[in-house]
Parts: sequence; C-alpha cells; structure tokens
Amino acid sequence: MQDIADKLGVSKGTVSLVLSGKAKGSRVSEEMSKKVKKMAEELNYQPNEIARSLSTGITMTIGVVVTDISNEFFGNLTFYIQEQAKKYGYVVITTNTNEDLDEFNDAIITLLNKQVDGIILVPVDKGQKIAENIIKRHIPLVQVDRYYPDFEANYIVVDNYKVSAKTTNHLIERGLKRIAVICYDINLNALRERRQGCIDVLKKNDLLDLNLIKDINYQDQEVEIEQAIIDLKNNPNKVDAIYFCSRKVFITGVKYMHKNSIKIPKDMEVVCFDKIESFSITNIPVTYIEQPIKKMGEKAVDVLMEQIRGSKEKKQYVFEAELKYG
Amino acid sequence: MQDIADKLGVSKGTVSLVLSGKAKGSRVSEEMSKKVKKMAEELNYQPNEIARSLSTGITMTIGVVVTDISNEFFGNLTFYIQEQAKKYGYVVITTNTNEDLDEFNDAIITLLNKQVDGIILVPVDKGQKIAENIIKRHIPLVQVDRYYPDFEANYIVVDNYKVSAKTTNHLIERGLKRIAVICYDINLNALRERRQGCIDVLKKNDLLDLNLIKDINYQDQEVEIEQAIIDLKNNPNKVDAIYFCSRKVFITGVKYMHKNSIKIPKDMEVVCFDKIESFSITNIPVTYIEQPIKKMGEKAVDVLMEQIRGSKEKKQYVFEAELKYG
DNA sequence: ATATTTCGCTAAACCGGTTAACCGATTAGT
DNA sequence: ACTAATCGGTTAACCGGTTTAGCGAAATAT
Repeated sequence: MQDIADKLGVSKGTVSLVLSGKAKGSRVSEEMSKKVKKMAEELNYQPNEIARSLSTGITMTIGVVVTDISNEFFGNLTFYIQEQAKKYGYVVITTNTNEDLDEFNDAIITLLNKQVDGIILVPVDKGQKIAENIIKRHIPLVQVDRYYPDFEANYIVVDNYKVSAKTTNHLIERGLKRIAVICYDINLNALRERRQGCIDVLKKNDLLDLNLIKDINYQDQEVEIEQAIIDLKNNPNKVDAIYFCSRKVFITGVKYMHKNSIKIPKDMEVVCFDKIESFSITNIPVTYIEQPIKKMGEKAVDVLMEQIRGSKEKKQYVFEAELKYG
Repeated sequence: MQDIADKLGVSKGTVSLVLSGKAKGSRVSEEMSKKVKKMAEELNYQPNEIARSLSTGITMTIGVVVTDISNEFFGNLTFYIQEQAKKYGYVVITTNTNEDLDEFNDAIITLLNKQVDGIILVPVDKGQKIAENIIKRHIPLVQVDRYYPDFEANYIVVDNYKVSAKTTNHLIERGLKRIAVICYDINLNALRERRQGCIDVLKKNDLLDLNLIKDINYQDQEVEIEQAIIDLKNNPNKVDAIYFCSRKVFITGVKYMHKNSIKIPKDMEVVCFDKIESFSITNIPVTYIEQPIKKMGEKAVDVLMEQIRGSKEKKQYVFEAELKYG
C-alpha cells in the first residue's frame, strides 16, 4: 500500500480509501481512483487481511466446533455452514471436540484468541461454563444440534422428542411390540429427548421393558454396543426392532448384528436416527429419520450473521425431522 | 497488556517478554515474571493473536482446500489434518472447491490474503497456474491425493496405478473376464492412473473391451452413471465386475444397480476404490481399496511444517493402498 | 469582495502485540 | 581502582492496514 502511494506520490491513506471502496463518498476523485487501482493491479497488490483485522477488529472469520468432522452428519453440517459463510464473505475455522470437555475448552480458547467474529458450536456434555466465556467476551454464539437448557443463547435444533415419539408410534402401529433403544448416555437434551420420546410412547402403550433400553458410553462404544446387541439377541422374549439414536451407533450396531447373525428385518427391524448416504448401497430395509441438515447449517450462519451485525435478539429454532420408511 | 504494565508500573515490553516466554534468557527477573503472570491472571488477560500475527508475520493457521468436506474421504482426511495440526499448535481453515476451478481460485486467494502460514490442497483439474500463485508468494504448499505432474511441489499420494493393476489382476485370477471400469473424466493423475492401471492389465490379458470403460462427468454424474449401468446391463456379453474409481461413483453406481435389479455379486461383482464406513452395514460383498488416510493426513501436515520451518527440500511421498477382499 | 462550503487529499494516531537498541546500576575481571 | 560484562528493564519503531481531523485551493454564497 505504501509502495503504491509512493509510486503515485500520494499518501497511504488515499490508497486505502480507494482500495477499500470508501472513495465513493466523493472523498477521492475518479481520476485518482483509477490511477490507484491501476497501480495496485500493476504491482499485484494483495491486501494483508491480518493488518486490516487488527485495525477494524473484524476478522471475517467464524469458528465452528463440532464433535468430529469425519462423521457424516457433522461433515455435512460443516459443509453447508462453510458454503453459507462463503456467501457472506466469511471463512471458517473448524475444530473437533471428540465429545471431550478439554478439547472443547481448548477449541474455544483458541478461537477466541484468534479473534473470530462468531462461533457456531455443537455443545459438549458439562460444557456450559466454558461456553459462557464466549458470551462474556461478547462474541456471538449459535448452538446447533443440541443446546444447554438454561443458557441464554441462540440455537438451531430439531424436535428430537417429537420425531422419536412419532417413529415409535409408527413401529407400534405396524405391530411391533418389543422395541429396544440404543443411545449414548451423553447428558445432552438431543440424545435425552430421542431416548425419552421412545420411552414415553412405549410406556403409554404398556410396552416398556427397561432391559431393552441400552445406554452406551461414547468412548467405549465398540464394546458396549456389541454387548448390547448380544444382550438383545439373548433376551428370552424376541426383540422386534432396535431404535438407534444416532448414525454412529447404528453403523456399529448393525455391524454386530451381522456378526451375531441377526437377520434384518426378519429377526429384528432397525431404525436409524439420521440418514446415511450409503443406505442406497445396502439392501436391508431401514426406517430412518432425516434431519434438514442443509437448512440447519444455513440458518445457523444466518443467525450468527445477524448477531455479528448487532442484533441482540436471541433466536431459537426447532426444525422438524422427517420420518422415512425404509 | 498495557493495562497489566500500568498496574504494575512497568513497561509494555516487559510484560510482552514475560507473557511470550522470552523472559527466560535472563532478561527479566523471576520476581517480576511472577508479578506479571499473576496480574495477567487477575485481569483475565487474553492475548490478541491477530496483533501478534501482524507483528511476527506468523498466523499459526494453515489452509486446507478439499473437494468437498462432506465426502467421507475428504472428511476423514481433513479430520486427521486438523488433529495433527493441533499438535503443532496450528489451526486450520477449510474450504471446498466442489471440483470447480473458480472456487479453487477463490479459496486460494482468500487463504493467501488471510496470511496462512501454509496450504494443503487437493488439486483441481487445470488449476496449476492458480496453485503457482502460492509458490510465488513463498507460502509452503503440499498437495494431497493428486498432484500436478510438472509442478515443483510437495505431494502425498497413493500409488493408484499399482493398486489398480493389482486389483484387476486379482479379479482376473478369480476367473472374472469381462471387467468394466467407471471413472470420472477428470484429467488428474490420480483418476487417470486408476483407470489406466485397469486398462493396461486388461489389455495384457487380452480382456480389454473399450465399451466397458465408462468416463463420467463430475457435474452430471447422477445421469451419466445411471446410463453407464444400464449400458453395462444391456451389453450382449455379460459383464462380470465393475471397478468403481472412487467412493462417490461407487455409491451412485450401486444405487442404480439395485434400481436396475442387477444382483451383486450374482450378476456382477463390484470393486470400490476407497473404504466406506458403512460397508459394515451392507451385506453385499465388496472388494475395496483402502488408502492410508490417517498417514496421509498426518504426513501432509508434517511435511508442511518442515517447509514452514524453512526446509526447501521438496518431499514427494507415494504410499501404498491396500486391497481388501470383500 | 469577502465569507463560507465543498472538494480532494494528507498527516498522524491507532489497533495490540514484538523486538532491537539502549541505558543505568551492579557485578566481575585484572 | 578502573574497565568490562551482566543484569533488569525501558523505549520506540514496526507490522500494514483504517480512519478522523485538518488543510489549502477552488467553488459557491452573500
């Protein structure tokens, strides 16, 4: 910028005004604007956005904190967030928590120090205190997929309870009676509601058998899920269906059903919370719940942008997930 | 920082030395260090990394440019890159090209202006000129998955030709004779080599039938893949197997095989380049090629870090992919 | 003709850190 | 006892932009 100014015999300020588009307010002559732009082109000037950020306090960067970007659900969510952010001229820094509190903390501290303009995050169990630091720093924040109940912040989620209840009802109407639920024991509303939605409907229909409700620890899921499957297989009364509360438990669960020669759907039917791209390559029938991932990602960015632009209004969206019959 | 200095009646420089850990060189007394740190704690001081970056010219940020982060392969790759970068204290900005040249260009310009310390990218067809801008700016660069042939830059890839040839040989040994190949028409070595590896082996065994080699346009893949499947089904001489050159063609292809009632493996066998997580939920047997994604991601970061730290030596790694029998 | 605006641009402070040069007071060396 | 090195810190320039206040000249108003 100084180079351009020197070559043209003008001041750095003038160059800045032209190049940042603030010359319009009739502050700089058309003629000078042209000259500056031409010289910038010639010298192949590339702005240093770090300097700009320091000066303006705006980094045009948002932080995204998800559980695990290699997970199909979060990969898709992040993709749509990125594409939408791009429309606003924003760039995103993504980080993974692996459902771990320390990693969640590190991610947030890093993002805050990097001076991101806003953060979209997937809450981690017991992480509310940590998330509050974001609010304290007055950085806009949007929660997706889950949210902390008594936390005054934006969120975008689906109605997990409702769709789980609906799904369970659907299974019961089809004549299935002994329905198992396999769900992470993570104490976050999204998972809790999926589990509870089933349980409540089962109870109402007098079909609840607590032996069929399996809670899985995220870190030990491989072994615990296999054990759950074996348990269900050995249950004296035949189990009719298994409701898997997320795609990861589903994949692992079905793997062990195959391994233990449980035939789908002959022996048991399966339901998966989340659509999996490769359902289309498998020939087992699976009932699944499809979340509007694209809408969620885009809305998360839209809400975040409103907040970045100064809105103080808290937005809390609950989308409907769709039940698809396999 | 100035606040801390004022409260303590010392200079900003001293505070900086302490907080940035450069006080060790016996430049600042232990006593003063303690006081500064304590005060920093009390005031809940959080460094502004943007300011630091402007001053040092180091952003501790790397850029990653992939085709599409929601794709399982790139999602995994990005995940391992992020985890490895974290170990170096680095953060990553990810962007998607969707295999589009303009988006590739935008991504790179954005990253450069954001002053990233290095870039890991998945090349896009015809993008070499664009990628050269990175070199011109003296920003370290590592290509993954593919690379531009006459481009003096680092890369991390697998031996696509070799494993494709090996796979084809394996199919032939098993008695399969009419082997089809479905591959994107993208003019990048990775895809070309996968295709050519098959073709060469088929030719050598006098089994090559060009009608069975299908080239797919990335943007129109849905229709073109379906057409290819129908073509193969209607081929007067039964086709024994289809080699799909990437996971996305595979998923789409198998979907249309189901739709057109082609039984796997009875009617045709299938081979997929890339492992898919949900192979485990499907009961069709699939031979697949597993790339060492984790190693590739980690190595990409390691090489990039070497370059960031000043190494001028170009590193070019070719890993072996593994053939897995379904 | 003089006062007031407007125009087009410059000067300089500022964002929040880093760091090289420097400086006075001790300590060490001969 | 005099010089040199070390210690513990300060000062101020610098990174590369943005932005406000201001200034001389030209245009307009009175």
